[in-house]
Amino acid sequence: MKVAAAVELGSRDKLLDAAETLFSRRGYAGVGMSEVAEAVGLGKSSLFHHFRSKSELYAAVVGRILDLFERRTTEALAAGGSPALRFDRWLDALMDTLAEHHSSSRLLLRSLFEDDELTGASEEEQRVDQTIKRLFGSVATLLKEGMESGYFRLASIPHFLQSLVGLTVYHFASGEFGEELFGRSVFSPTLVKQRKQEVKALLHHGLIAHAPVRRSPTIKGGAPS
Amino acid sequence: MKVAAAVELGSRDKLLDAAETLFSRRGYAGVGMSEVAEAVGLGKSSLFHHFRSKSELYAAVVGRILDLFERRTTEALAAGGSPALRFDRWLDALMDTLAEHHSSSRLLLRSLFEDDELTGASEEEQRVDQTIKRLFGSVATLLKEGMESGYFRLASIPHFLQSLVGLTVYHFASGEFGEELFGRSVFSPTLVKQRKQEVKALLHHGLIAHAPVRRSPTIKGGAPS
DNA sequence: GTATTCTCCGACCGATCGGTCGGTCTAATT
DNA sequence: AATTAGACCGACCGATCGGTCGGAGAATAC
Repeated sequence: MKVAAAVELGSRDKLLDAAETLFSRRGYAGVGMSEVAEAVGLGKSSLFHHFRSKSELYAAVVGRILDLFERRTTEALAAGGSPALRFDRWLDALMDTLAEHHSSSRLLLRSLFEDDELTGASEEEQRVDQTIKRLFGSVATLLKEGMESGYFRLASIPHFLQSLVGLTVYHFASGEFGEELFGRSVFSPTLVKQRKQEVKALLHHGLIAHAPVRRSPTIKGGAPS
Repeated sequence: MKVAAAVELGSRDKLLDAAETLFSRRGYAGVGMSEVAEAVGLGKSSLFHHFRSKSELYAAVVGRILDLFERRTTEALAAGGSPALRFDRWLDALMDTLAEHHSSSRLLLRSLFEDDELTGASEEEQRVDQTIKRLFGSVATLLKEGMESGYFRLASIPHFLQSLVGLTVYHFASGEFGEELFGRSVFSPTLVKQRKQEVKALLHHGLIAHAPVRRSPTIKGGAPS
C-alpha cells in the first residue's frame, strides 16, 4: 500500500494538476485526453486507467478546487466573531485562495456560467452542484446575519452574492486581458494586495463620492494603453 | 442587387446569429461547423462559402457584438452632460444591451478571460482586440474625468474597470446558475431593473452600512435554496 | 513460487473534426 | 443566347476525438 514520500506526487495527482491547468485555460471541449496524458509523460491509455471518462476527469478537477474553496470558507466562517469580522476574514480567504491557485478562478467561473459543459447527470457532477450550493448557502447566511446585525446595508442577497463573485472571481480570471490592463500579472503580490483593498473600499464606500471628499487615498494607475 | 425586404435575413446573417448563440453557450472549441450550418438548414459546405474558416466565423461573431457595444457606448458618452450624467447613461446602456442581447455577456466574458480561444494572429482578430481597447479606453477616460470633477471617489482606474465588468457582464452571463439563484431568468425585465438598481446602489453606498441606516430599501430575496 | 493487483502501454475502433473539391441551380449581365 | 457570379450541396480528405482491449512489467500477498 501507499507509503509514498510527501514530495513525490502520484500519477493520479499529476494528471489532476495537468488537467486543471489545461481545462482552466481552454475549457472542457478545448482539451483532449491525449494532451492531458502527454503533459505528465503518460500514455492516453494510462489516463483512462485512472479516470473512466473525460467527464469524470473534469468533475474530479472541479470537485477538488471546489472542496478547497469550501474548506477555506468553512474555516473562515467557523472561527467566531461578529458578522463583520467573519465576512472580512472570508473575503480575505477567498481572494487569497483565488490568488494562490492560479487556475481556480477560471475553473470556478466556467462552472458558474457554462451550463452544459457537463451533462449534469453523473453522480460526481451532482456532487459538484451540491458543493456550489452549500458554499453559496453559507455565505448567504453570513450576509443575512450581517444585515440583521446592521453591519451590511439592506440589499438583495442574491444580487450581493453575484456582485461578490463578479468583483473577485472575474478579476483573477481575466488573465492576459487583466495583465494588459494593469501592466503586470493579476497574480503579482502587489496587485493582489491592491485588489483586496479596492474591493473592500468599494464595499465600504461605493465608488461615487459623497459631499466633500475627505479621504486622500493614493491614486494609482491611469487609463489603459 | 440586394433589394431584400427587411424582414428576411440573408443566409450570412442567419449563420452569424446561430453561431453567436452556439459559441456563447459552449465556446469556440465546443461548437462544430456542421452544427452551425445545420442550425440554419444549410450544408457545411455552404457555411464555408460564407466564412473561409472557423476562426474567421468566430471573429465575425465577436466583432459584431463588440461593434454593438462600442456603438452604444459612443452614443451614451457623446451626448453631453456632466461626467456623473454620462456615466449613469453609459451604465444604463451597457446593462440594457447585455440584457436585450442574451448571448452578448458570455461572448464578451469569454473574449476577456479566454486567452487563446483564437490564435490572435489574423487581421480580424486584431481588430477585435483593438475594439476592446478602444471601448475600455473611452470608459477609462470618463472615469478619469469623473474623478477630477470630484464625482467619483479617487480609486485605481483599472480596478474600477474590472469591478464594473464583474458587476455587470458576469451577472448576465451566469445563466442557469443565476436563474437558480434568483428563481427566474436573469433576463427577466424585473430582474434586469433590480440589477440596475443594485449596481447603482453599490456604486453609491457600497454594501456596508455606515452609522445609522437611513434608507429603508425594499429587501428582496433571501438565501438561495 | 505463484497468484493477484496495480500501473502502464501500443494498437486499434467508430465517430467527428475542420476543410476541400467538383459540380448544380438560379439570377443577373451582356 | 451565351456568359458570369453567387449560393448551395454531396462526397470526400487526413487528422484527431473519446474510448477499448489485451497484455507487459513490477510489486505485494499468500
